[in-house]
Parts: sequence; structure tokens; C-alpha cells
Amino acid sequence: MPELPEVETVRCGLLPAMEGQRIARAELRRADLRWPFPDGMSARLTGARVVQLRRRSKYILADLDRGESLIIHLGMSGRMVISGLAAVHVPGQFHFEHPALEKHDHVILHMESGARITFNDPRRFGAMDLCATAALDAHPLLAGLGPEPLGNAFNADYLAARLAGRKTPIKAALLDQRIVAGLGNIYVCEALFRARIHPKRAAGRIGRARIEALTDAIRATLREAIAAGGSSLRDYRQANGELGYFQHSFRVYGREGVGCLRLGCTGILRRIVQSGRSSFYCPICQR
DNA sequence: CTCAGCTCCTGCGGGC
DNA sequence: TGCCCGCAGGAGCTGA
Repeated sequence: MPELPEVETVRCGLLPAMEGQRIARAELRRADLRWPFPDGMSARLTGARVVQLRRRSKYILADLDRGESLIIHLGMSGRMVISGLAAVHVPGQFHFEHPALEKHDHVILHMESGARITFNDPRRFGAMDLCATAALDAHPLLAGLGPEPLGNAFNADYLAARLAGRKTPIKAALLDQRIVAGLGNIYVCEALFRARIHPKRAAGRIGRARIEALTDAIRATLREAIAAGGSSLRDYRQANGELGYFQHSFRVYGREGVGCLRLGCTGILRRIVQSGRSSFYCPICQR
């Protein structure tokens, strides 16, 4: 899926169309994504105003003026397409006219402003749910999430405590959303490369200095990706329909067989499979 | 509790 | 051109 930086980019793209705006009609073109939509979702959204649009981990949270929040997860292939946003229309950037319905357009929010927000998700690993705003922290999808990697609660002390004694590879530990929320396959690979840690290294066998380097690397990687507007792989588009461009900054992800970018390093980047997912790393730099 | 493996779904690119 | 295979950003679930 879009990882934290992409979700943040999507959230920012949605702000002008959603925050403070009223939903005139919620059109559900099927009854489920990964899970069935909650009972009466269309009616519960219709007429509601979005008070605030937030992000937690890879979830977008739209707080409504009725005490409920819409929880949105983009899964692997979900994207949001805005159209008809006259107020902030920039030629060539936003679709002004509503485009024809496309395959996999599953949910359409028709805003009172005339804007339209279309959730498109070919693989349907995405999800939407409604939950009382006051009870969001206890929602099954959110309750177990670890701290935000860009927040104060995520630091070397915390990470060291969570990794202590763990034999699982650091790659798997960082993908575990209970330990830190929002990282995915790409940014874990990138952060481990920056911190020069081998993806197979046992999580509990990383020294304190290297854990500090790792927390710094995670934060720097995410910050740069957000600043760059999120990455863009096959299925990903920014909310305004434009491509992101952080993919040009990947140092290891998807670069199997080419030379390590670290100055002076002669390593050839490798791809291995860990718990069914590709890890890219430099066998010389990363230990 | 921890951990590896499987699973949901569709689309795309490469090899033949 | 068409078919088959492997692979893809997530993460819940099962069973050892």
C-alpha cells in the first residue's frame, strides 16, 4: 500500500475537498472492500460535515460533525481521485470535470461543494469503517498500533525496549505495526540501508548506538518522502491525480543487481525474500 | 507470547 | 498474439 508518506500526501491532497466540507451523498458501488461496509454507511455519511481530516499510521480519519469518524485504509492499491474542485482548481493539476466512472471505483463521496472524491482500489485490500470519534482509540484496527514514527514517543529508548530479546529479523520487526506504525516494505528497506543494518539481523542484537542510528534513519527517510510528495509505484497517484516522485530517491528498493550508492562502496545490491516479501540491501554496507 | 506462512484480490510485465 | 508465472506498497489469521 501506500505507506505513511503516501497516506500523508493523500490526506493533504484531500484537505481542500474534504475538511470543513459537507458530504451531500455517499455512493457505494459495492457492499464491501476487504470487509463489508458498516451498516447504513451511506446514510451515516450523507449530510455529515467533515470537521477534521487526520492521519494515524496508514489510516486516514475523517471526523464528522455527528460524533462519528470515517476510517479509510488504502490497502495495497487504493487511491483517492478528486474531481470538480472548482475553488482550488489549478489547470492541468486537478480534474475539473468529473471523469467517467472507471473500473474499481468503489466509493464516491459527492460533496456539497460539487467536488467528488472517488475511492478506487483494484485489489480491494483497502477498508472503510465508521466509529464513534471518542472511541477511535479502541477501534480494532487502531487499538494495537505502535507510536507514530515521526512523533516524540518513537525514540531510541522506546525502540530498544521493544526489540530487546526479539529473535525475529529487524526487517520483520519494523514491518510490525504494533512496534511502530506506518512503515511498509519500501521504507523499511530504505531505513535499514541508511542505518547500515542487515535486514536479517536479529532485532534484539542491535547495539544501542545503531538503534539510535536506526530511529534517525526511519525519521529522515519518512520526512524526505513526505517532503517529496510520497512515492509513486504502479498503482499510486496523489489525491490530485498527479504522480509523486520520491521513487527517484530509492537507494535500495527495487534496485537488485546494481551498485551500492554509498560513496566508495563496491557492493552489488541484493534481493532476498523474508516472510514472503522482498528485501533489498547492500551485502557490504549492511551488517 | 513469538514467529513463519498463507490468504484475500487484480493487474502487469517477462518469458515462451 | 496469447498464455502462464511471478510479483506487487498490507496485514489479519492460523497453527506450530
